[in-house]
Amino acid sequence: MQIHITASDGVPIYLQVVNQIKYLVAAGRLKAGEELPPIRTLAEKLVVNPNTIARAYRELEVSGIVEKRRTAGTYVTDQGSPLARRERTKILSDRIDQLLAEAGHMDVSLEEVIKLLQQRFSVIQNSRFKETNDV
Amino acid sequence: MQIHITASDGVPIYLQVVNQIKYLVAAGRLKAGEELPPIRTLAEKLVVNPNTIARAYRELEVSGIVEKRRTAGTYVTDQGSPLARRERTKILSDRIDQLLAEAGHMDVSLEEVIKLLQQRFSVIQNSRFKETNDV
DNA sequence: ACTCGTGTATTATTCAAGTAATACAAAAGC
DNA sequence: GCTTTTGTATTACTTGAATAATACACGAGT
Repeated sequence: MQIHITASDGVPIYLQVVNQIKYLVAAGRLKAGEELPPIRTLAEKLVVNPNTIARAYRELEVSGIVEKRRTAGTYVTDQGSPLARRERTKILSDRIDQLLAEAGHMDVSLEEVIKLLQQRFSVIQNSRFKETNDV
Repeated sequence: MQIHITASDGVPIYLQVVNQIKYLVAAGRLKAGEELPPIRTLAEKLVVNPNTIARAYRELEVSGIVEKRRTAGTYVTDQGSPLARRERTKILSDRIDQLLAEAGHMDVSLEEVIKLLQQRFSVIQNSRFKETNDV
């Protein structure tokens, strides 16, 4: 499993790990039942404290992405499950609520927000070559 | 102008001030050309350090909501102006970019994001009674 | 020209988040 | 049953954000 961290792009290490694993799972590169590398192993590979990885795994567990078997390792849970799907949309809903709150404060309508969203989507699509984010 | 802060609901004081003033302007309760209370005055009223209010006013200035006249006070700018409008969409674009990044990581399509957005919008509209946000 | 009221700048303090060092606990698997 | 391998817990360090104390700069209005 290739995970790599960017030393201080501002995003905390544990979050980088969380996001990349989430991505791997969403993209099907990590399948249900597969075992994640042990905390210590990944910690060594990333030259990082085990606690930092432990925190990442804990978050993933809370989000329902993985499941820990006390002394036997950490495993990907069944992502097709309604629970996992619900977890994902919950995270997005939080961000969306923030966005709508801000838009409301600025007196920007839903339609305008959607238009902006589509614009930004195009812009981002067209600048994919810049994104390393190589996982 | 009634502004009040909640001591540590987690939201920083300066942000509470920013948000409430944004709201007052969006709601039309503060109109273009109107003068905000001087930094010291508001600071005393809220029993808070002047620097904290200064920071709030600075953010509002950067956002194009208000304009400072060096030694003469702080005034609400014309919200219809292209500059203010551009500033607003810039802030929203930042949030939108975050949202799209997250959605991408989770393998959620643009269409799904838009659908979620509309859902959340309805939900929020229908729970307006819960929002005190009493300014 | 003076002075008062305005925003500004500098520095210090407090607190929470992120990370690390290190030691602990317990089940797997021989 | 022993040892290894796994996750866990405790404590401490570092850094940045938020706020405060205090002194500065400068134009408006007399």
